Amino acid sequence: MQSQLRIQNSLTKKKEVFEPLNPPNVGMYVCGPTVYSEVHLGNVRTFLCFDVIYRYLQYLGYKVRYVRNITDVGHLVDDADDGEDKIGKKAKLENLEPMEVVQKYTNNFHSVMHQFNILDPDIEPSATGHIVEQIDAIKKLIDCGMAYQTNGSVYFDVEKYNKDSHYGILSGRVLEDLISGTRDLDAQDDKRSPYDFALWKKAAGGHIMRWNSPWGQGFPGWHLECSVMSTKYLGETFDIHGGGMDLKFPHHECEIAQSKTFNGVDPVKYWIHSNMLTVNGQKMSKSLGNSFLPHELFEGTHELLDQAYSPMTVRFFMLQSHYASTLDFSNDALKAAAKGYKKLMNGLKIAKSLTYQKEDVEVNEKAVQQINQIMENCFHAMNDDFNTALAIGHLFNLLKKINSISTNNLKTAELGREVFDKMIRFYQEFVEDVLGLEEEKLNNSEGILDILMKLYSEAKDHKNYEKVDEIRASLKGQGIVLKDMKNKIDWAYEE
RNA sequence: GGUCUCGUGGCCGAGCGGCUAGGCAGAGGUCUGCAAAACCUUUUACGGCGGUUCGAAUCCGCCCGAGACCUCCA
Repeated sequence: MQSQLRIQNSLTKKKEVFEPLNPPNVGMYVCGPTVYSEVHLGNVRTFLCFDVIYRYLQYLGYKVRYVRNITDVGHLVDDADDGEDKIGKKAKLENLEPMEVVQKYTNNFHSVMHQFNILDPDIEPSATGHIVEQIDAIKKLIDCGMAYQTNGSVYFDVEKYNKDSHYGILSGRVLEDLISGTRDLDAQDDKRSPYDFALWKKAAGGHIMRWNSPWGQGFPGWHLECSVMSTKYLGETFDIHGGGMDLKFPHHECEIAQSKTFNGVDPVKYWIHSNMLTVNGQKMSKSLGNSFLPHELFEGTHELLDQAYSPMTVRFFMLQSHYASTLDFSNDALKAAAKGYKKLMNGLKIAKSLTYQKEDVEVNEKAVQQINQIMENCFHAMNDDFNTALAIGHLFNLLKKINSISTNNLKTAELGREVFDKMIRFYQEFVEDVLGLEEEKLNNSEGILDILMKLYSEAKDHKNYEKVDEIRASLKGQGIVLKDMKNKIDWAYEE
């Protein structure tokens, strides 16, 4: 009846029918944030993409175990041998304990995710919580000869790995080409090859993040945590691995190399990469200085913004493009999205309020056929590599039918109870559960109260006590009491 | 330099061999005390030049333009 879900697999570069390894279970791992600063909007886009994927898989009935990690150690500022850890650097800068930095920005991350109505993962493991597992993994890699120790650090031997496997399989690279294209080969003395990557880094004198290991005090390399934690919670091979495009190389490439070496199997069946958010055609990134923080957006305080935009407006805006396309951020586009979002929400309000009216009218076959077709189209769009943009397009067509009912241009009885119920349920579930769009309660209740108090005061002036009592009673029903004071009228929450 | 994307109407953004995407904006109409909302109708397209095909925005080639990755990045 329904079309099959198909996913564009970054590994095979093909759109493939989704067949979980152990249906109805699905294991999904997404690379989470490095918690050394506030998440910006570009980061949000990635987590939003996978939120919708998570939601849709569940909607289809899969039992998903969604793992999204927190990187709280090992992510270096650059690739030099004396490279500083991002968390460590920030801790020094802000004069905090590293774990205070981690906590602060993890909290920030969570609150931003919640503002955008992004669901929590089922497991959110952190790198520092898995030092033991990482050390074990390194031992294995050394034992099988794929890693070597130099000066208290351990590196993965990429050239050796490349002899039997293809390092670059995901990003379409060839190691020889990479190496010949590398400029300064001398800066990294400890490594045998510039493309070897750290599994364990020796903690230099001033380094404030350090753990004991068989190789002395140090800390784990960035790529290792994902291999270790995905294996631990999802198994040696799991269904979906996601992340931003920019993690494809080298991060995910390294993950594959590590996991494949110590598990002996390909770790992931479907790789999914979301594309970048751009500003004036350029990737949004901290280093370019063109990134927006979520709160700057909600408050409209960023210099590139000419007004504030709500979280749901932004969510809707992002869902109007496909996750694999770049999306350019602009005021005009956001304004259009704000209106579109409200239109969809007004529809939701109407859908929830409509009830079936039994009437003696003939079934409108054409309308019934159209409605069934539209719902099928929505599934079809989502099944085609989670095409939310197309699905939303179809949803607006369904909305026209709902609005027609509300303006009495179409009678519920013309659809029959079954189709009517199905349509209403479908619209609600698709908007709220799949797309994760929710109503944003107006925050201008005080403004409305002012208007009511003015009417109240006018009614009193005209001695229209019937109206006065009515206003007072209806506000009381909302938990608000009006207070007649000597010189003014005020309100308070009912105690 | 290497690898790879993308260029769609006023704006955003799907589509990827034939069939109206959709949203915003514009025009006309219905409804309305006036408006708003809603509904109906509607104007603007596929970077350029060739090629394949009965037929191309969609496939191929070249050119122009923009961007990403190759160093940290969602």
